[in-house]
Amino acid sequence: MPELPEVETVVRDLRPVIVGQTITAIEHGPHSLRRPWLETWTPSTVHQTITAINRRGKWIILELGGGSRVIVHLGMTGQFTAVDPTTPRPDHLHFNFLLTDYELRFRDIRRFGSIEWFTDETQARAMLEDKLGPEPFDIPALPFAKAVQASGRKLKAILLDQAIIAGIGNIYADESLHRARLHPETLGSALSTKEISRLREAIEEVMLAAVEGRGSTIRDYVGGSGLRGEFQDEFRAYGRTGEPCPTCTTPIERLVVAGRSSHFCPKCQKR
DNA sequence: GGGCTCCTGGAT
DNA sequence: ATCCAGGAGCCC
Repeated sequence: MPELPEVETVVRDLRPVIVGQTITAIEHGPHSLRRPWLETWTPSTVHQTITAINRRGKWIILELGGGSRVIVHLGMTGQFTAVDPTTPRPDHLHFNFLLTDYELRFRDIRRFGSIEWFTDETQARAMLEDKLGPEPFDIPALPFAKAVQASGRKLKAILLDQAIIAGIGNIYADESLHRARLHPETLGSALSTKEISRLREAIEEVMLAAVEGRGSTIRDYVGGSGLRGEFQDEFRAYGRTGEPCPTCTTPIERLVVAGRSSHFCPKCQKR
């Protein structure tokens, strides 16, 4: 579900509410997420104060007093919200951080999300930096061009690879390719320098606009305060199969590329 | 590299 | 009943 713009919105919503709050207790349900919560983590995190909340790619990083970190991934259907403690507990609630004045709840229908605890900053940072490339707002032009040109993979697969650029998912891959007028099946190695620049700029543009729009809600996504996103109204390709391309009115087509549903304009986005 | 898997629920 | 869904890790 959530890609970088959605995760950024969650973080921005939660920050003013939960920073400075102390964890008074932790509750969790019977189901494990992608990784199980180890019981030994509970005593280490209770009574700690949340000193910061940040994001790297699609990962949320809670900084606790004392230097430890809780790292959260929303998977496909994760919701991470701060609510008044009297709010009824919803179904599929897997985790609940009881804070001084709020409850910080992790709800996830499909349980593809994860919550992990790291004893120190270095350990947490290493886990993320090992697998993540640069953020999409200021992509280093040369390394990006080299990575794309050296790749025999299809553009769709390249954009979904978190090690190339962190934070792009299925929606924003399709939206970036549409804006760059590039076909999702084109091989990275087939692109000219000019086309790679176009792609890089399209990614930056789409991600900025999507953050501005508080992300996209298709079904499950909500921000940290429970609000839906608005960027779904700006889609030019994603989920618009059969609808007219906003540029040329040709019907948008759908194709499975890199195992993911891909939407594109067959006229604007030639192979 | 690409394919399969984890899981639940909504649409057809 | 079958297909599909904002993700990513593990397996050749």
